Amino acid sequence: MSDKPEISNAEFEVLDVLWDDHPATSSEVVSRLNDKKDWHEKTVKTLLGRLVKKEVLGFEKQQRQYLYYPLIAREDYTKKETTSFVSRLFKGKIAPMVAGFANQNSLTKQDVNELKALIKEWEENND
Amino acid sequence: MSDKPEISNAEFEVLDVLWDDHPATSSEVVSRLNDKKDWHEKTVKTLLGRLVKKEVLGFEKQQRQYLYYPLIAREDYTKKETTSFVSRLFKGKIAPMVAGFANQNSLTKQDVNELKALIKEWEENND
DNA sequence: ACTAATCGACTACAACTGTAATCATTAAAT
DNA sequence: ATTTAATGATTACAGTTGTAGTCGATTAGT
Repeated sequence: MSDKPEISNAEFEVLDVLWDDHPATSSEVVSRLNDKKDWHEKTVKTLLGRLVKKEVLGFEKQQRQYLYYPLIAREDYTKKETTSFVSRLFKGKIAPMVAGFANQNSLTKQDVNELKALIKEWEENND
Repeated sequence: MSDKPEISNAEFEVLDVLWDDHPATSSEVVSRLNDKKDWHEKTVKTLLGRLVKKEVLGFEKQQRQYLYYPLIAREDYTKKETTSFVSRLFKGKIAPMVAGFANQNSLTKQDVNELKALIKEWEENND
């Protein structure tokens, strides 16, 4: 029923800091974003408003201010995005995507260990 | 120097069929897209034009028609997109992304075998 | 009590996107 | 030879996005 919300790049950054910690007032969000982005306060407020309109964020009034919080879980969002990304760019096959990534970036030993753990788990569950 | 071209979703579909096989005339592109997308011919032409303007596609004249071909390689594009995707959504860590994917979709045995092959190769090259 | 700072609401505005339609030219069909 | 169809070029137009500015209300400072 509820159509998947399209979250723009800029909006995502705002959502991301709220995932990190919430609820938060708009000025908290602004100041947390100041570390990474060079956005005017008004810009951030606009993005907060748009995310509310898209029902990605909710808020509660606290006197005159709003306390914002995410309405969707980071995991749910990233899973869906990943699925659609892999499906679009790699015909749904995860291995070629990892291969391209590994070839472009350096995999750390930890990355590899984590991947091995995933595989091991998969093998225990599947046959 | 050359700024990375922003390729929109619709534009990507057009580029994708040209990656599959090129060069191709606009009507070939249109007919190949007909299988998956329900786009008007004019729409596809617009997208071809935009991709040319963005220097993502090139073309040669063949009498009155154009023969279009990609100016960027699929691998280069997908690698860059993957890197930025993983960086944005997973702080650059590939394993959590694979974990989320595996958890959302079913990994096939082939996927797992391919991943194992990647890991093996990595281990041979590193340490 | 007044003034200044701050908040959310609303407005702005150009670029990019999705989705074509129109136009001028040329090639194909009759 | 004319009409028709197909091409690329140009134009259209609303919705989204990035990036704020203005406005009216409220709170905080003095």
